[in-house]
Amino acid sequence: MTDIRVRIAPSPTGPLHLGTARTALFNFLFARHTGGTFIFRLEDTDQARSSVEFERDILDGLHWLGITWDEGPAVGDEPERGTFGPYRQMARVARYAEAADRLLAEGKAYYCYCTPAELDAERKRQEETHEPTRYNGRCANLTLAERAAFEAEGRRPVVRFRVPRSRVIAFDDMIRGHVEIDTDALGGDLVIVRSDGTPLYHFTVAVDDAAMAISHVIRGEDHLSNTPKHILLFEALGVAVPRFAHLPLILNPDRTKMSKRKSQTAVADYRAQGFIPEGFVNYLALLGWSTGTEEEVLSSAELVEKFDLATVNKAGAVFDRERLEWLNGQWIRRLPPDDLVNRLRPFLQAEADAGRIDWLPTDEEIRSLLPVVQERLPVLAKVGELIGFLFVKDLDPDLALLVPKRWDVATTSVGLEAARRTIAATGEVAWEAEEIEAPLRRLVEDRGWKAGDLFMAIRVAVTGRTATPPLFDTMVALGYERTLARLDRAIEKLGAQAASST
RNA sequence: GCCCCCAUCGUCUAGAGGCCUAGGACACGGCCCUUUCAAGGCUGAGAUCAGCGGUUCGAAUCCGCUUGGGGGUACCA
Repeated sequence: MTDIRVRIAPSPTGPLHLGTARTALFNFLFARHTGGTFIFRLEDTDQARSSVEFERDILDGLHWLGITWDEGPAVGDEPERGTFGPYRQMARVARYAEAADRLLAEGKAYYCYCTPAELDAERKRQEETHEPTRYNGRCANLTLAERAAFEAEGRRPVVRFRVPRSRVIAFDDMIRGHVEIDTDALGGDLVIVRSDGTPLYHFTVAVDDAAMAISHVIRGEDHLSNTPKHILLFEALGVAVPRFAHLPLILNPDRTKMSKRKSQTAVADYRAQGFIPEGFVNYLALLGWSTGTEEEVLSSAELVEKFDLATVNKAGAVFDRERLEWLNGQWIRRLPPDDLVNRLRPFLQAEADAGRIDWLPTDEEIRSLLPVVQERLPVLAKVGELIGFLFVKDLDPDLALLVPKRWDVATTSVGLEAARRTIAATGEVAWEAEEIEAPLRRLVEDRGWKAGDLFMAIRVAVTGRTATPPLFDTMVALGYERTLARLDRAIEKLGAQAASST
């Protein structure tokens, strides 16, 4: 039993973001490494932008990554687990109201009747006179009569939390060390409840972290400047202040905070492109952290074992897709065959759905292709490009590709015809890679050709591509009859070309 | 504007005062392997450790300043 409790608190206002996934992962690694408890809480108080679809996407995405939590929604087959719930903020509104009332009663907060338009005007004025933009405290000490007058005007108040003047808030960030921020830089008294009665982020996060006994707040650096607000709120609420750890941001190539506009940020998109959880998690963990050794291909279990917040970097990290693909390929190569077959199936199904292949191979067929496929896949979605030609009825090879660089149409024609005869002579019973290769090499030698030229012509005739898995294995997979048929088709096409050019 | 954070190859990073003529990985070039593409092996190029001042016998590592970058500054989260 340990009292370490950490949480991920995503807002369902968009699909699962890479940055959220990374923050979740670091919380998860910290919790598992220390034997602490990991909590999932949904911050859905922005009702205008929240949706259940996004909620689903976030839950699915984290599950896919193998990031599991001990308390929160969707744990195992339970809709919700944990004794600190509910874990969805809209189901906790009564608690925020109660907390707000308490702050109000204690004079730590007050009703503010300023309208957004008035606030905007004030902010604009401050900007023009180069004053720091902050709430001017106009409603900080309203009399009952003044309040009544505003109410009579039909104004609905917000609740503002009193931020003390000129006090230095200091905390020891587990990643950044000692940080001090003056409360004068906080923008004045802070709105904690909207005029429609719904609570705001800074308030809910403090109320919930307190209620859920969160011991360590591990989140993105974008929250660093807001931390004093939370500390003030924890103090006002009369609860212990948790420890903080602010993770470096994930960056666009131009080193700005990673955004949808400039980068691919949705985890679901990476999943659809054939990244696998092992590779993705490995990559994310190494964005801003390293073991301090030269090991880089690390399983989730190894990450848990080695993870340490103290060695997390301070500087932001540019997201590098090439490195992600390399790491993903490393993990694909390590997958057991049956496992890989299962993971490939949906991608082949997608090829079929898109009409790029005419039928779906069986598991046995996929499995037999693994030796030539596994090391050629940086991402699973590349499988169609790699072996799709095996599952199409008709192939129409491009003439320009069919004729090898050093050959002309006539030579290619002669070459393929000779190859066709040689291959046909191999026969269906001896249809194995070595059996096909040996006579073709003899043919090449007899005619004084270069093996590469003939093989390239055959490759294009049989696959339609210049880059394929090993040719003879490919032909075996294609089958005797279909190989000959494709060679015939290519020969025919070359013949037509020869005729038309004379 | 104000506040906060950050700063080692293009990118991710190792580096916690001498082990650094700065190591690894991705990407890039070459070679090997080879029927193409990969994978793998070897190898090369790539960083005046942002700059300037200190501290020290000694600094990428400690301190200060400057510069640059980023983040925050909502009735978003």
